Amino acid sequence: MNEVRWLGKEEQQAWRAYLDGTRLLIQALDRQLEADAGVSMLDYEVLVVLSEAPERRMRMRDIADAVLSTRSGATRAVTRLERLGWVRRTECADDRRGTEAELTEAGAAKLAATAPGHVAAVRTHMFDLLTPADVTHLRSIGAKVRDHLQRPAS
Amino acid sequence: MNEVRWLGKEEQQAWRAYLDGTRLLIQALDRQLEADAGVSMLDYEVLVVLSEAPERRMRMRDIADAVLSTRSGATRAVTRLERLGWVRRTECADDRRGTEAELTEAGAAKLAATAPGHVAAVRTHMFDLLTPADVTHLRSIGAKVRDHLQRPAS
DNA sequence: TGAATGTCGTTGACGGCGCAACGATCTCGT
DNA sequence: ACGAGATCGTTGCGCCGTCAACGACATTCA
Repeated sequence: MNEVRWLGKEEQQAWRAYLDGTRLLIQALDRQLEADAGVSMLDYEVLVVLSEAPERRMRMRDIADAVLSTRSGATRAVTRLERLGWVRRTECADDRRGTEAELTEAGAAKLAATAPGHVAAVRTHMFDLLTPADVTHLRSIGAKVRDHLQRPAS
Repeated sequence: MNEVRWLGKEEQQAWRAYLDGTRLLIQALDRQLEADAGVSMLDYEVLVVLSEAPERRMRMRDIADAVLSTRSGATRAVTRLERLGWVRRTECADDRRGTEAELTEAGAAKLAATAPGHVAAVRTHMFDLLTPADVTHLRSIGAKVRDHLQRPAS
C-alpha cells in the first residue's frame, strides 16, 4: 500500500557491519568455549545465571527466560549439564509441577575454571577494540533494541 | 599465570545489552521471514547476495564467504532454494570442479516480494529506535569487530 | 610429464534448537 | 467444591548448521 522505506546507504553499511561482526564474534566465542571447556554458549550461560542465583538454584522456567531461550532449550541444556555433573535437578517445594536446577560444587569449579578464558576471548574480540565511548554507545543501542522487543507490543 | 582482567560494570552491562538485544532481534527477524516468506535468514541472504552479483550468479565458494557460512551450509541452502525454484545450478566454465548458482526469475520475484517486509521489520525493531548518531556508532563498532575477526590473526 | 599437494562442492553423521503435543498440576470463577 | 483453562517441564519430530571424509579436478614443482 504505502511505498517501501528502504535503508539508506549509512543504514545499510551499519546493518551489514553489525550483522557480520556479530556473527563472527558469536562463532569465535562458541568455538573457544567448545574447545576449552566442551560446553556450548547456552550451556555456559546457564551455568552463569545459576551461579548468580540465590542458593545457586532456579526453576526451569526462570532459566529459560534468563538466557532468552525456550523451555525445551532449558530442559536439554540442563540435561546435558546434569549428565556432566555440573548441575543437579531437584523438585520444587511449593509447586509439584516444578523442577529446580542447582549448581553443584563441580559445576561451580568448572565455571571458575572456564570463565577466565571466556572473558579473555570477549576482551580480545570485542572490548579491546573499543573505546570507552564505544562501550557506552553499545550499551545504549543494545538496551534500546532489547527493551523494545521484550514487550510483546511489537 | 597473570591475573584475570574481568569486565568492569559498564562493560558487563554493555555486553548483556548487546547480547540480549541481538538475540531478540535475530529471533524476531527469523520469525518474520519464516512466517511471511517461508525461508530462513540464511536462505534470504543467499538470495540477496545472488541478486547483487553480476549476472545474478556466483560460485558456491563465494556464496559461502559472502554469507559468512561454510561450504556445506551454502550447499544445503542452495539445495533448498533450488528445490523451491528460486535458484538454478550451473557448471562452471573455467573450473570443472566448480558449481555456480544463479537466481531464477521466480527467485528474483520472490525476493522482490519478500524484501519490503524484511526491511520493514529491520526498521521497526532496530533503526526506528536509533538516532543517526547511533547508526554511525553501530557501523563503527561492527566494523571494528568484523575487521578484527576476518583476518585469522587471532 | 608426473606426483604431491591444495581446492572445490557434496554428503553422512551428529548435535542444537524450536514447535507442538502431552500428562501433571495449579488457579480461578462460579 | 468443581470444572475450565492456564502453566509447568518433558519429549518426538523435523529443520538447520558444522565437522570430517570423500572423489573430482587444479596447481605446483621437480
